[in-house]
Amino acid sequence: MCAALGDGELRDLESIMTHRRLDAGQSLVIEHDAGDYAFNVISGAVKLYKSLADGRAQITGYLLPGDFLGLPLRGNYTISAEAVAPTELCQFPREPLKRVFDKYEKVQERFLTVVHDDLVAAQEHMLLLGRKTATERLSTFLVRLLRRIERVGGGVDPLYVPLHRNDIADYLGLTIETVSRTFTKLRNDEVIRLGKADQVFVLDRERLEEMAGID
Amino acid sequence: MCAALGDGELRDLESIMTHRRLDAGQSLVIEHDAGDYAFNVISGAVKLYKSLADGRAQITGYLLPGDFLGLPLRGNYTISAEAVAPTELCQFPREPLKRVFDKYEKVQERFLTVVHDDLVAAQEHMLLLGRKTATERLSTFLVRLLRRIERVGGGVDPLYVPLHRNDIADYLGLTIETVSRTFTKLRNDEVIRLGKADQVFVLDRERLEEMAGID
DNA sequence: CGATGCCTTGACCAACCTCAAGTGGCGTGG
DNA sequence: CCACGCCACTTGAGGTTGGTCAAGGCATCG
Repeated sequence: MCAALGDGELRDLESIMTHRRLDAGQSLVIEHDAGDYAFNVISGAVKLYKSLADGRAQITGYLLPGDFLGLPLRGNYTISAEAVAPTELCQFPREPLKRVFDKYEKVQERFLTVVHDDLVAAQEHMLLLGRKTATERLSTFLVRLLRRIERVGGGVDPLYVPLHRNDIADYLGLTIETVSRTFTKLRNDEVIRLGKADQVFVLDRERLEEMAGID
Repeated sequence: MCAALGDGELRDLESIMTHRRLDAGQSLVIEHDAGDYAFNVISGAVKLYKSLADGRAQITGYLLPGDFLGLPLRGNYTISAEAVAPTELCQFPREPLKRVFDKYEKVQERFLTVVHDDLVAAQEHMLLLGRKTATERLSTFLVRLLRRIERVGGGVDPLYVPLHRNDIADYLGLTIETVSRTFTKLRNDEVIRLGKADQVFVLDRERLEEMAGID
């Protein structure tokens, strides 16, 4: 987030920033609550989700270190967020952030980029949810996670999956059982090897990318 | 789009704008093409979609008069767009638009709002695609269309559905047959009445909203 | 060592998809 | 004006993917 910014901008941002720690399972923001803060993830993982009245939920995305949440723009949060692992973040109160925002055009530009990237990711995820099979969904999930980790220079052997089966299911629009069966299927096809539940070894990346049917 | 802007800004925008007309079925932009233009819809309807190699497609949204497409930011288009009815639009070449963009902070702010609204809509649509039943999907589609038309002061009796069954299917992540059957079901439940294929009379809006399971 | 939480596996089921045929409106041409 | 073909939509029968419900495995932790 802050990579593109200059010295003065960073100092202004730092002056309004506070630190926060969350345990796994702790809620960060709830849909419809007053959007008083924006956040930047330092470590850990956060899921973003929407729920129906009867408890069905859809995770629309998840945040890893470096990711941003809570556009300092208007009204209430439109989505809920909850830590899925112990998480550290920077917290920016909204009004001061807006002032920094107004002061530096660059900051605004940067935000526009962030939101636009989120929108592009959302469009791809809609294709997944609307048209892909269970195997394609899980493969896509793994491939995207791989690329995301690699982009920030992390190790991918093993690949640490930040979400539990339950959250993967809610992310991919499946049930936990189908996710589990599909992991097993990929293992039997020798495309991946399974370590502990949160570890996956990708054995045949090419085939995994094929199976993902990435457009 | 232009409502929030001042005189000078509008004049600058107009000076770079050109007009365009599309027939139903004509393509406007294709995913991965150079993003040389941005557009603002004046009349008609445009679908936005992503495709898989084998032809499966997912419509991620559709544009009605007033809507904007083609953030003047970076790189190539990330999505395809095609007119679904005769359509008029304003076309802005990218580089000049960027200059207007840089000149007026307000324009940039406005764009940020537009993109953010799109993102919020995308998150809601993901909930629909991942977790809702066919009846809930179609009801949600109709309720949202109702609200959208009402917001811009249009008539909703009959409600003109801008998409064909095929496109509704691709939008809702269903098949055309399921969409048709679900329309029939809503008719048999006396929640709607069907006129010509593109006309729907909403008979029991409250029940329709209930069936939509809008969070 | 039991309890708990998370994951896997199995048997069965249902929502939705596929494939196929039928309906109806509309424009065209005889 | 009617016959025809076309296209979009509807309807039906049967199949498949993924969901549901239930049981079992396997770590971790007190």
